[in-house]
Amino acid sequence: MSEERSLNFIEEIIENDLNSGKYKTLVTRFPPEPNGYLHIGHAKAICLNFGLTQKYGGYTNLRFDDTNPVTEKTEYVNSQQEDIKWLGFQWKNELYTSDYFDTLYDFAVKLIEKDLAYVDHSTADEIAAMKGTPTEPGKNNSYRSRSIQENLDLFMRMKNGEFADGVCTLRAKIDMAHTNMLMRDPIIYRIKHAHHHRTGDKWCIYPMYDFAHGQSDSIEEITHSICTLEYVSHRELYDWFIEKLEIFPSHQYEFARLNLNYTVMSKRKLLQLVNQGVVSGWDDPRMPTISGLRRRGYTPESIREFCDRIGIAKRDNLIELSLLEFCVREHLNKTANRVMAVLDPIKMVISNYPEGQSETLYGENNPEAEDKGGSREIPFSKTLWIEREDFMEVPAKKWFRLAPGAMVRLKHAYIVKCEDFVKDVEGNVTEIHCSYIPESKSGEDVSGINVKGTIHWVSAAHAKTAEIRMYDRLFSVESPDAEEGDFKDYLNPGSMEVIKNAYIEPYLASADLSSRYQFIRKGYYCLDKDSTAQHLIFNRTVGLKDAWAKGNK
RNA sequence: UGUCCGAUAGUAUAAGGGUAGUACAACGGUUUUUGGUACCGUUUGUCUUGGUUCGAAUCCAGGUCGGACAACCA
Repeated sequence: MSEERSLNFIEEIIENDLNSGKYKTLVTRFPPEPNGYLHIGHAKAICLNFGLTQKYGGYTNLRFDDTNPVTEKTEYVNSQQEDIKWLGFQWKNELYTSDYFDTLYDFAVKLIEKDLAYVDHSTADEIAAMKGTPTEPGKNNSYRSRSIQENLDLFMRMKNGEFADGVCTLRAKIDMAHTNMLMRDPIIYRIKHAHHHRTGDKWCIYPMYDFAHGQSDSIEEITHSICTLEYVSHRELYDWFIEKLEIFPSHQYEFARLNLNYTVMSKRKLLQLVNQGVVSGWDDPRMPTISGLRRRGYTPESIREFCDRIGIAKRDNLIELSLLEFCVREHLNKTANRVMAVLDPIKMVISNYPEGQSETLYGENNPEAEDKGGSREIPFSKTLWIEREDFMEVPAKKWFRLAPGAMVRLKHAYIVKCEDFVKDVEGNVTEIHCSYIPESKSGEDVSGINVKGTIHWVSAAHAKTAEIRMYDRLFSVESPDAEEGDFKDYLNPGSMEVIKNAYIEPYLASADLSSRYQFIRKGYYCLDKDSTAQHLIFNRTVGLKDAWAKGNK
């Protein structure tokens, strides 16, 4: 506990409230609407809400904000729960706003009885016309002066299904000239003869967000209701309902939502990508969804670390993707076993190694791990696959890989010297001939030779094949929604490149969906769920930093 | 044109009247059987104009810029 971390503004508020005795226990909630999959922006909110109660004690509820039956589905409820658990958090209570529909109805009646709500038979267009604009006040309509009795009767008939969708609404009676447009008699109940994923056909009227969220917070005695900046202007209404209803005073605090460059974050846009087949689904590894990141190979630890590093504040932000990548590399560097895979193969023949002979070499699995992660067997033989880019016919300056006459170390094996190479009629190099130095065997090198370069390889006779899916950012511009025209005009055409036939070392045949690997010198990879024993498929989570490639762009 | 929110290196985020710090990014170097990791170093910042004060990123006032708000969505 030696490290002093500065507090974000919400932690300061909480510490003050706890120290002053305003609250004894901290209670927060994570309130997703089950109308889509959770994304990295939600992860920020999840880490915040659950993180706060982990730090200060108390608990966090999971509450599905299911007040709009036409967009919500049980499928989403399930995926959202799975994602939160996978991120490593456990909620105290699993709750639904729909659990409170009876109470919410009573709250509405109470408002009517206080002459603070009325049934309005205006059409949607009429309501909009009377609402004014941000700079002009709205106007009262004639329904506003209906009697309490009449409103009570009408609202009951709304509930009883006597009216078709859209015929009338229940509105709070506040002030049509208020500078905050949300206070201009907001609609609090609307008629929707729709089947609800939990309450079925019990209701045909559903509360609006503003008449559900704050009250739900209050019912659960949420002490700190944390949401994003777009709800700032809702806070006035939030407080108004709590005051008029005389219920537990939850308080709302707003922070800036996460924006990530080269991605879009709105559920509406992500849904479009899914529905229009731009990606393979909500869990496409290029999606910023939790399920997409999971399939891509991101770890919960790395996402939590990311959320921790981006901080919590009130100013708009655009976080660089490179920070997310840094976080996953940092975690995987410590935990992923190293293996060898050749993605763009070229044949190497070792001229002085006996035909038909092979031997078993050993490679440590992870130089960063305490016990080096143990070791594995790696077969070696006369003919190998190496990476095409590790050979240069005419070496560049400061090149210390393979070139005519040059020597390199084969990782975990011998030092080899390039003696010759073969080209096809088109001038492509098809084969590299080397000699090896028997005394240079890894771990028992008595050759006295020092080489600058080490390359990875796979024994041709022992290699397995695999499909490799190389992912990159989904968009080619930093801020797709800020560009002219449709955001889909800015998709990165190279966001997924598939290598059909890569060679991998035999050890990888035993890979399972929970394993993450570092393909030495290439990047971090994990098995994809489409993989079968006959057809292995690996996803690239993120590449390794490459100082050589960077300097030679 | 109204109300509300915000403004610190390229990107984020600290400093709560007293040396502008940290991380990522970028750049350079050391180590290295991964051109990875680790380690060291360098560059880059308080939107503006006034005021209060011995002293202002911080407090006050005006301005500028950015964002939000006119769904029977959340």
